[in-house]
Amino acid sequence: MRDIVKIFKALSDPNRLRILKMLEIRPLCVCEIREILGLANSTVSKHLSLLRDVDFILDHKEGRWVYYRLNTEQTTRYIDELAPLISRWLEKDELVSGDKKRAEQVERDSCTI
Amino acid sequence: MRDIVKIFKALSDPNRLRILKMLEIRPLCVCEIREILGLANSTVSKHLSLLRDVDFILDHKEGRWVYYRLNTEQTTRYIDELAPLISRWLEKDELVSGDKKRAEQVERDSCTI
DNA sequence: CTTCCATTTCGTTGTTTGACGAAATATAAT
DNA sequence: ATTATATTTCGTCAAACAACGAAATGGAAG
Repeated sequence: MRDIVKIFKALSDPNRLRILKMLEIRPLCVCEIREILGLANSTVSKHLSLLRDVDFILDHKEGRWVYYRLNTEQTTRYIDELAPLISRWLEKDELVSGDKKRAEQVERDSCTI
Repeated sequence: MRDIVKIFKALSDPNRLRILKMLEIRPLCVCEIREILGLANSTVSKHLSLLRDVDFILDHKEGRWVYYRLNTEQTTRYIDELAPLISRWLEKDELVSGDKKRAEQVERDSCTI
């Protein structure tokens, strides 16, 4: 029960849903996600850690950067069943579409602090 | 986006999940649900209205009582895809099992205020 | 080993949430 | 009509949450 509640809580924030949707394009580092969302660095980091805690996403280091990607293999039963729904949903959402376009263009090196 | 967030918020509370699971047994009136959860009447009513707002459940009057049941027909796309997951999940949860047992036994007339 | 920079952690602030009891509403029975 | 009972609405309180900036952390590069 506790796990499930935690997962649904992770999904009940617009910015976290936007993150999940933009990661469908490709893995992104924190600063790229920050650029797209327009939030403070620490806020994005917090959102990412919540999504990672419930196994929705995975991170890996690449030099100074931490990249996050959707977890498609080592998930739990719940994520395994929820992820396909999320990936089909919100396809027509303008905010999500815009985020995805930007996800294709952002480059970590041109991220403005 | 707003709809989906609202739905996930509705699902991110243990008591609301318990309500959804106990309604798998049969339709229940507010006072029966109150008995099972052990919460104040107004609290239960609030939880129910949140679940009804996102079309997870339906209500109908029966004399002085308002019965709530799972919505299996007139749902939205999102509920339609989520409901089957919820119904398969938490089957081994002790709290949920206990609630379901009590849902089979409670009678509205023996509800103690 | 020191500096640089992306990220995380910490502390604060305003908002939302979940709980309650009391008051209001609605319906059945007297 | 009046009373009794089930439910909802309202106001309040404490806890949880999302946001920020500042300070701490941890690698990479010089």
